Amino acid sequence: MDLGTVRTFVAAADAGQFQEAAAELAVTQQAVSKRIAALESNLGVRLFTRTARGAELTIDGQAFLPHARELLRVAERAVASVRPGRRPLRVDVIASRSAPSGLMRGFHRAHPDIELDVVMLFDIETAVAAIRSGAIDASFRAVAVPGRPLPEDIESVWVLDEPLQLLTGPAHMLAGARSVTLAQLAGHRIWMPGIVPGTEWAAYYDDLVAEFGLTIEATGPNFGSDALLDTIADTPALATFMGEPTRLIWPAGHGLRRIPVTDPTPVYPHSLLWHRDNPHPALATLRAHLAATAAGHDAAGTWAPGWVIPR
Amino acid sequence: MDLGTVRTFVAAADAGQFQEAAAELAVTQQAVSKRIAALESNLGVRLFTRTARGAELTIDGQAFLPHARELLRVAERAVASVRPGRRPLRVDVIASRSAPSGLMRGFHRAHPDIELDVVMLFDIETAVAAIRSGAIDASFRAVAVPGRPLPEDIESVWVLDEPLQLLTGPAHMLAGARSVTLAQLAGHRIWMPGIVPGTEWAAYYDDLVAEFGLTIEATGPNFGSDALLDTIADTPALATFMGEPTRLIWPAGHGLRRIPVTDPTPVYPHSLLWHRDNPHPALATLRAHLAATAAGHDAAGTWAPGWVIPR
DNA sequence: CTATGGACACAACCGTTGGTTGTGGCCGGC
DNA sequence: GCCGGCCACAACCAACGGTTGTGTCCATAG
Repeated sequence: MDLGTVRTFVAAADAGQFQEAAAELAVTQQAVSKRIAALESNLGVRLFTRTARGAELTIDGQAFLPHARELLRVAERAVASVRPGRRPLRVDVIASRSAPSGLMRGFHRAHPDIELDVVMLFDIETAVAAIRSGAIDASFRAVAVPGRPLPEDIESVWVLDEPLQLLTGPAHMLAGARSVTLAQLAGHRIWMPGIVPGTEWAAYYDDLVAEFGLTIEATGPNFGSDALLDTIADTPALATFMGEPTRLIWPAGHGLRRIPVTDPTPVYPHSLLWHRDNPHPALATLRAHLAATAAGHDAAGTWAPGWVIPR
Repeated sequence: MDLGTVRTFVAAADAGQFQEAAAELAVTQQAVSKRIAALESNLGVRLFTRTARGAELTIDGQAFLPHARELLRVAERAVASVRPGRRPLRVDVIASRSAPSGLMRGFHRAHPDIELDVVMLFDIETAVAAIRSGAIDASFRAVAVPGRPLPEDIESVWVLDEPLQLLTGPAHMLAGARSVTLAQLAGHRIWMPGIVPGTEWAAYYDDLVAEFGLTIEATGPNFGSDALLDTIADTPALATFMGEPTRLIWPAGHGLRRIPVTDPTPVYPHSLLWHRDNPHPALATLRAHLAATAAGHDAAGTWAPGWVIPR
């Protein structure tokens, strides 16, 4: 099935006859007839009843029409998503389960008319390069890693701190705890596969390890978060860190336990980054939205690396 | 753009390489390469970065991917909408602005997982034939017109009464009234183009006219409700009837006035019709939903034709 | 009843698209 | 430095999709 055929179907349905639809599409009536016939053959149902003065939709055709329109709308958006200039606002988040992901969902709810695309880049270096090249419009990242100050043309503003929680399987020693302190975690195996040295998230966990004497293992291939959750659920000696789910769907069926960490609570600092000269109107809207919805921040009892920009 | 290409793109993105995607799609690697290249050429952007051990998405590719998936989902639903057997529940409503339309929206909100298609048939005769043939699963109609009892195999249940309101332009004599009685409308020109003799809605208005001495004009071609509203808005001497909008969007910008009609309030009686033997599981859900959400009916002060089935 | 015009379907023809096979280049790993 | 995996390019070919020409059906007018 190709969209030209669908477009033809919609045009014919709107016009009420093939001839006019053909004129609109700048093809012959015979071409429209053939396209519709092919579509009907593919679907296995008759879409039009041909009459002496046109063609009108059958019941099947009526049922199909809104779906066809939707198809064209979605195709339109798909093309727009990569159109250079006036494309949807494109924002990088660190992970789909991270807090910025939830923020973007909230932004979308508040501004459903603003076209959005969310991408996930590798690290802040990639993100900054993408921002400077114009490939993306904004990025939620932790700044600023020592030795890597933000370039002059990149602006940033702190957005929120995401508290980390301990994630264990049901058989883990700490599974029953209502909360744990960072000091209690010393000696436990914290497994976070996929940490790549040199990234800003690696720097975050390096600092966390150095300051509280934790042992975080980054060994083994990263098969994705689902595989990670499976392993955590089944391995009594293993735990991992995960951002506190705000409103995200909590993966069910694993018997996993979330345990708040206290004294202090490690928080992952998300800032919004964008290019000084980016004229995208939706970018200003996003910044305003984030500024307006940012809850008053209470840093008491939390920990973040010293290099985090003031907030 | 055709959906085969989109499917190829998604398969390649999922596989991370063209070769494997080609195997999945049962074509050669070269075909996948050509399809992706064509898609990139159409969109004007590069979607993959080719490496020695596969192909990974560019930022544009990442932005495009969810749209591509959505496109395939919508296409799937579009095909399903006309698939014989196990297709979405197909329900006929009398008009898109009518109360049953709102009911179906409420049903969709309550059961977003149930696939729905709403169609608009000509009259109850067509609807009953469509129900008996299996082309539709249910219909909201007014029953039972004199001389046309429902066939044995069609079941029906009263659902709701839709109060009619008077619709006038701002310059109409009654534009400022907070409400009008049916008696007051005698002598005023009520214009309802598109009424076709022999239909059940014509029978309804025939009875309304006969009982209260109104004059309803059905003259002139029916150019659709938008054209109707335009004319009503601009013509001081003309008014029309329209169902009371429950939560529908009220057409703005015309300066139109809605005026409740009282003593009595004419109500249009909607019943749900379906085939005795229809096994569609969603049909039972719809009936249960309607039964549960039907507000307690108060027929006091309302008018409907005598032939309406008891409620 | 017939003539006419409008609208769609069918047939023949043909260019372009999209597939295959064959081959070459590039990169990473052994 | 060779080998293997993966992708791109070229040549070839079938099939799809378009056009022109023609036939059929139906509604309307004479």
